[in-house]
Amino acid sequence: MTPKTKKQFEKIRNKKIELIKNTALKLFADNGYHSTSINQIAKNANISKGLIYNYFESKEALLHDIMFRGLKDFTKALVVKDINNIKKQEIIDFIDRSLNLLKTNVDFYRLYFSLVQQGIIVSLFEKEMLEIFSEIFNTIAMYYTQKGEKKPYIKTRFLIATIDGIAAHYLLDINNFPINEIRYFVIELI
Amino acid sequence: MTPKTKKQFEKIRNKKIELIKNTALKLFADNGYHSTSINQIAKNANISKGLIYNYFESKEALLHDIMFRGLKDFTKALVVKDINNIKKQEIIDFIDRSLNLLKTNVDFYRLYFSLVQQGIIVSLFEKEMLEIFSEIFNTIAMYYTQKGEKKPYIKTRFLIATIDGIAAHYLLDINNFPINEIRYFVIELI
Amino acid sequence: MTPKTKKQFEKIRNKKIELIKNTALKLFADNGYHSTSINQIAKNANISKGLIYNYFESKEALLHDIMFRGLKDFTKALVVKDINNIKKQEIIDFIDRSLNLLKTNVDFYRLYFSLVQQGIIVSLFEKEMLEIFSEIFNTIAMYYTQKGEKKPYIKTRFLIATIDGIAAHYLLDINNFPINEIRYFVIELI
Amino acid sequence: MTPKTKKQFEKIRNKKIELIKNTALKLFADNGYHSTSINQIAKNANISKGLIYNYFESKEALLHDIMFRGLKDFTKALVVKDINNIKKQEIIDFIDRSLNLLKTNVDFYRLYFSLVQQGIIVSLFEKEMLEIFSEIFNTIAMYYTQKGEKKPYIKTRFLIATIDGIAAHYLLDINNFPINEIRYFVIELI
DNA sequence: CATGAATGAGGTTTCATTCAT
DNA sequence: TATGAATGAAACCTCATTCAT
Repeated sequence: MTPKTKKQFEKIRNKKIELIKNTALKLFADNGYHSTSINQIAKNANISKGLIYNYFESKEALLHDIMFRGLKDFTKALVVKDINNIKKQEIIDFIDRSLNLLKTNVDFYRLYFSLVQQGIIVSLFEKEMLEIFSEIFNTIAMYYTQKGEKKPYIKTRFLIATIDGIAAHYLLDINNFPINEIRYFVIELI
Repeated sequence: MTPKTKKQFEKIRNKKIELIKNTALKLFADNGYHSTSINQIAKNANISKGLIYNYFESKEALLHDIMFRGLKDFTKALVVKDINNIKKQEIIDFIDRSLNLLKTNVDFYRLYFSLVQQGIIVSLFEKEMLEIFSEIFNTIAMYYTQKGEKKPYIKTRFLIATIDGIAAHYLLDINNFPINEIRYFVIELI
Repeated sequence: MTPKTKKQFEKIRNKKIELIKNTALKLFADNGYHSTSINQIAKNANISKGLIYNYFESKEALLHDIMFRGLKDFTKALVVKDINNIKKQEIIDFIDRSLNLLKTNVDFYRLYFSLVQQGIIVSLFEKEMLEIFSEIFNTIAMYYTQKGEKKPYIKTRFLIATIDGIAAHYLLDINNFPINEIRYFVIELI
Repeated sequence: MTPKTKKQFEKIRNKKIELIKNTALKLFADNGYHSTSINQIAKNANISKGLIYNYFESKEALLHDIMFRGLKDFTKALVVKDINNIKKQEIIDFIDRSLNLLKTNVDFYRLYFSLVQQGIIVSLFEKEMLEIFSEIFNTIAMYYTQKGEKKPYIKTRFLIATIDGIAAHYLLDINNFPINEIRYFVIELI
C-alpha cells in the first residue's frame, strides 16, 4: 500500500534508460541513425514508443545522450604526467587505450564514424568535440616537438588521420582486419 | 518544324541526366542521403519531380548511378605496366591520382564516406566494390611482396586504411587540412 | 501515532482537491483547455499525475468541477425580493455583482468565455446553463415589462449581450479596459 | 501527351485550396481548432492528408490563411469620406456592414471569437489586428469627439464591446437571436 | 519529354489514462 | 493517500512514388 520509494523508482528509471540507450545504439550502428525509427527501438527493447519519450525529449536527445557517454570515455584515453616531458610510452598507451575502446565499443564507434561523416556529430557537440580533440591534438604535437620532429603539427594530423583510417577499416571488417599486427605500424610512427 | 533527330533527343536526355545527378550529388553530400528529398533535388535542378522518375527508377537507383560514376573513375587510378615488376613510381602515381580525384570530387567522396559507414555502399555495390578494391589491394600487396616486405598483406591494409583516414580528415576540414604536406608521409610508406 | 480521524482525512482531501482545481484553472485559462496536459497540472501543483485521477475521473470531469464551482457563484448574483415589483437597484446590484465576480475571478471567466465559443460549455452543462440563464433572463425581462419597455425580451437580450461583450473585452485587456467608467453606460440601459 | 498548362495547374490548385480552406473553416468553427485534426479535414474534403501539406505548410498556416481572408473583408467595413466630418450614417453603415458580414460568414466569426478568447488570434496576427482595430477605434472615437461626446474613447470602447457581445450571442443562437431588432438599440448608441 | 497534383505509408511526438507498489 | 512508470491511440507532418495530362 505504500508508494514506491524514490530509490526504487530511480532504479527502474536507470535500468530502462540503459535498455533504451543500448538498444538504440545497436540499431543506430547497424542501420544508421536516420533509418532507425523510434518504433523499431521500442519493439527491440520490448517497450512502448511512449516510454522512450518519458526518458528522452526527442530522438535527437537520445542520440545526444548515447554519444555523450561514449565520448566521455574517450577523453580519458590520453594521460600525460609531465606536459614538458612527454614519454613515448604515454603516446603508445593512448594508442592502445584507443584501440581497446574501439574493440570493446564497436557499436558506438560505428555510429560515431557514420555521424561524423554526415556532420551530425559536429552539430550536436560542437564545443565538446573541439575541447576533446584539441587537447589530444596539442599534446601529441607537443610530443613531436619535444622529439625534434620538423613538422610536428602536420605529423600529428597524419598520425590521427591514420588511426582514424585504421579504426574505420577495422569497423568495416571486424573479423578479418588484422588490427593487432597493424598496431605495430602505427607505433613506428611515434 | 523539323522533328528533332534521335541524336538531339539523346543529347537532351544526357544533359538532363547529368543535371539531376550533379544536383543530387551536391545535396546528398551536403545534407545526407536520407535528409535530401526528391522534391529538393527537383527544385534545385529547376525541373519537376516527375522528370527525375523518367530517368531514374527510384531514389536509390539515382544514388546507385551517382556512386557508380564516381567509382568507375577510381578504378583507373592504379595503372601497372608489368604486374611482375611493379615500379614504386606506379604506386606513387596511384596515390597522387587518388588524392587528385579526392580534391576534384569533394562532394562525391563526402557522400561516399558517409554511405560506407552506414553500410549503404556495400548493399548497393557488393560485387563492384569487391572487384575494384580487391584488384587494388592485390596489386599493392604484390608490390610489397616484390619489395621484400615481410607482411605485405598487412602493410597493404595499413596503407589503404591510412589513405582513407587522410581522405576522410581532408573532407572534414578542406580548407585547413595540409594534404600536400601529408602526402610525403604517405609516400614514405611505399 | 494515533490514526488520523475521518475529519482530518477529509480536510486533506479537500485541500488537495482545491489545489488541483486552482492549478488547473490557472493553466486552462492561460494556455487553453486542450493545450494544458495533466502532466503540467501535476507539475505545477507539485503532485503526481496519479493523484489527480484519485480525485477526478478524467480531465473532462476536472473541467466540469471547475466550471460548476464558478457557475454556482454566478447564480447568486441576481437577487429579487418581490418578483412582482422588481427594483431598479436590484438590477444594478446584479450588474455590480457580476462585474465584481468578473474582476475577482479573471481566470475562471477567461476559461468560461473560451469554452463557450467552442461549444464545450454547452455540451458539459446543457441543463445547468439553461436553468441559470433562463432565470436571470426571465427576471430581467420581467423588470423591463414592469417598467413599460415595449420590447422587454429583446431589450433583455441586448443588455445581456452587452454585458458579455464588456466582460470579454475586459478580459482581453484587463489593465487598460476602463470597466468602471463603462459601467455607467450599462446602468443607463436599465 | 502535352503537359498541363500553367493555367490548368493554377485552376486545380486554387480549387483545392478553396476546398481545403472551406472544409477546415467549417470543422474549426464547429468543433474548435484544437479538436479538429488534419485527418478529419482530409476526410471531409475527400482528399488525402498529404495534399493539405502540398498547399499549406502546417495546420497553423492553414488557420492563418483562413483567418487572413476573413479579416481582410472586415477592413473594408468602415468607410469615411471626410475624416474631419464623419457622418452618423457612415457609422451606421459600418454597423450594418459588420452585421452583414457576421450573418454571411457565420463559421468564420464563430472561429474568430473562439480564437480570440484563447489568445490565438493575437499570436497569429499581432500586427494586422492592431492595425485594423486601431483604425476603426480611432475613427469612431473621432466621430464621438466631433459629436461632442464627453468621453469619446470610453464610449467607443463601450460601443465596440457591445457589438462584439451581440455578435457572440448571435453566433450562439443564430436561429432565435433577434439580431435585426437589436440592431436598433445599437443604432441608438451612435 | 515534362509537369505537379495526389496518395498513403510511416515517421516523430503528445498525452489521457492505468496500475503496481 | 500517493507515486510515476508504462501504455497506445492519435496527433502533426514528410516524402517516395504514381499518374493524368
